[in-house]
Amino acid sequence: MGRAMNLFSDIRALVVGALDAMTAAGELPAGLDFSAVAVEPPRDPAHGDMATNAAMVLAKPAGLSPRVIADKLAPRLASDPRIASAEVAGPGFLNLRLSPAVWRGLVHAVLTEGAAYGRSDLGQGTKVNVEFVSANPTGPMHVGHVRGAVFGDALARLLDFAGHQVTREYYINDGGAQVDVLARSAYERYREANGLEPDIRAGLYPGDYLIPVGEALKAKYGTSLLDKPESDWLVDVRNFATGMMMQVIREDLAALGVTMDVYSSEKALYGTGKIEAAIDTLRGMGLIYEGVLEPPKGKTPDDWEPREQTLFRSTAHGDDVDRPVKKSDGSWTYFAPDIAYHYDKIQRGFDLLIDVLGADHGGYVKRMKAVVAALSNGRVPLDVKLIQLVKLFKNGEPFKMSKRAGTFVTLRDVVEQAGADVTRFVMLTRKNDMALDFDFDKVLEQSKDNPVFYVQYANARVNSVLRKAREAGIACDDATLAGVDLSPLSHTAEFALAGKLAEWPRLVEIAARNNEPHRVAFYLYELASEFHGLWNRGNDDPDLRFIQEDSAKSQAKIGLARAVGVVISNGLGILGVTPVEEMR
RNA sequence: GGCCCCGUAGCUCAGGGGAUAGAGCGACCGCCUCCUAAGCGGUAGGUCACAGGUUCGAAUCCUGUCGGGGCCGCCA
Repeated sequence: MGRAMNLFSDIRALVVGALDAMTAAGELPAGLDFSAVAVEPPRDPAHGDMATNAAMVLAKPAGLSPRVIADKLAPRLASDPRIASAEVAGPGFLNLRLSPAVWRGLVHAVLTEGAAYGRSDLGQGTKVNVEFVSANPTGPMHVGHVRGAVFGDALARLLDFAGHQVTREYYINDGGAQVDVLARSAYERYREANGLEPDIRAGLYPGDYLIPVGEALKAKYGTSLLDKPESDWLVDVRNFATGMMMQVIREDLAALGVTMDVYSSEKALYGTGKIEAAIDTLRGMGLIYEGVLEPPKGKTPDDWEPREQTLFRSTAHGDDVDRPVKKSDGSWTYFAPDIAYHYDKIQRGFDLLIDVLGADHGGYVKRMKAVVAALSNGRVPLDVKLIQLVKLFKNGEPFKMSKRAGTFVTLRDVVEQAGADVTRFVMLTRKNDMALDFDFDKVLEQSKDNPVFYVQYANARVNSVLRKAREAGIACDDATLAGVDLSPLSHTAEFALAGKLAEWPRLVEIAARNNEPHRVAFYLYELASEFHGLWNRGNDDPDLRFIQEDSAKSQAKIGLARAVGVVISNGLGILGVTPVEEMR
């Protein structure tokens, strides 16, 4: 098997080859940089199948007018059998029309490559760490975590598809004060399990989900922890409770179809010298010092008083102010273990770090980038993806949850009501940094308003065609279709659909380069729309129906339909959504 | 006060150096003896917040202004 089909890079290679030939022929000066030469789908289909900006981007460095370059480039391209026509247009675009054989070859490639179609070697096997969710282990996951979980997982799948070696990682915040609160809360439930009145005082976690933790503590410890001072039981209860909470969180993630490769513990960084080592490394770079921060301008906290702290000189790497790594009492701030944690990720040899954080952590980005830049000597980029809020709706009305009453919407609630597939798709129908509306009714609606349904429906129609064809005795398994003569595909509408399929590998690379899985969801919507359009044209033009009288003709057209199904499946695979075979 | 994100059709949003700026909803007009009409086609609708700048070319990049949201030492 040859290398993977990517029609846009093939045609770009053709263009660059023609430019090389022009250079050799003295039509272009030697030594030009062709890296800005692009081959793209034109915005207006009337402009052809593909367009290149080569003449425009080379005009200035070549000292020639775009027109002169384009006029010489066009016939060179047109002499290739893949190019039906090459026309100069607009300010110097070269619009290309591809020959029917190219489109048939594209469909053939999709059918042959199957689940691999669109895979890319863009990533070159580089190691990427995607850290996401990282919810505090103090309770079940709630709706606020869902979007980050889906985004991180889809991003990981996307990067894997684009040729990276991906690690999905969860950082357990089990080292701070909030897990002590968890322990105290669980202890009260333990007392309750032993028939005592629990004291769920203000500041403790009131949720019912801790009742089983209390019972489990009773099963393990009996009555032995009762009437003991906190110092006797805090560590044990804390470990026990965080362990159980992490189990709950793993199950919550599994319900969403998310599996982590690595769970890293904040607590494990303490007492191992790792924090000290990371800080010492920074100190060796002259980036740690004792100093006093200025109060924030404009809105000084009432209780502000200047205190000397140990500070990280993050301003040396683009931050606005230096950041404390030690509190005034000498203990570490939350920032210190995060430094050690990112140092650890760098030392594990990742070439790229990605942190998926809630948008409320935006103020945290610069200092983390400063840390990673310093500790990796600028070798490892850190990309922080901020996830905006999800606003819940029910039937168009805002769905308010009250934290006071403890009635917060959990991840489980969302998955149980909407299903994991629908939840995942909808969460990816917005760019990560845009707020997203999630309406429990609308996401389940079966209409074109609902992109999940619309894409799934297209796939169901493909399967419907295959089913009907089989009933009619037409062989249409993948192996047969991959070997079928596609020459009956001849209509421009069919080639247009093939053109959409041709965009898939390119889309994957663009999405992966930008760490933007939502582009996959939008692409699938466009592909589905193109397919539904062709489907309906079969109403007017019987020649455009997939199932024909002639079985060889049927197989070619079914091959196109199946190719659409392949790409939808591959795309949904990146989103982590299961394609449906049939609508019900 | 500072920093980050956002501002595109009546509404919800794509596009993030290229041509006459797109989609869905809503409005209006059409399409089922035919593989699923749960769909499709068409019409109407825009100063891409505003003002400068860079560029052969800006919704896109830079600066500033206005508007919305988020964050800003001893919580994570």
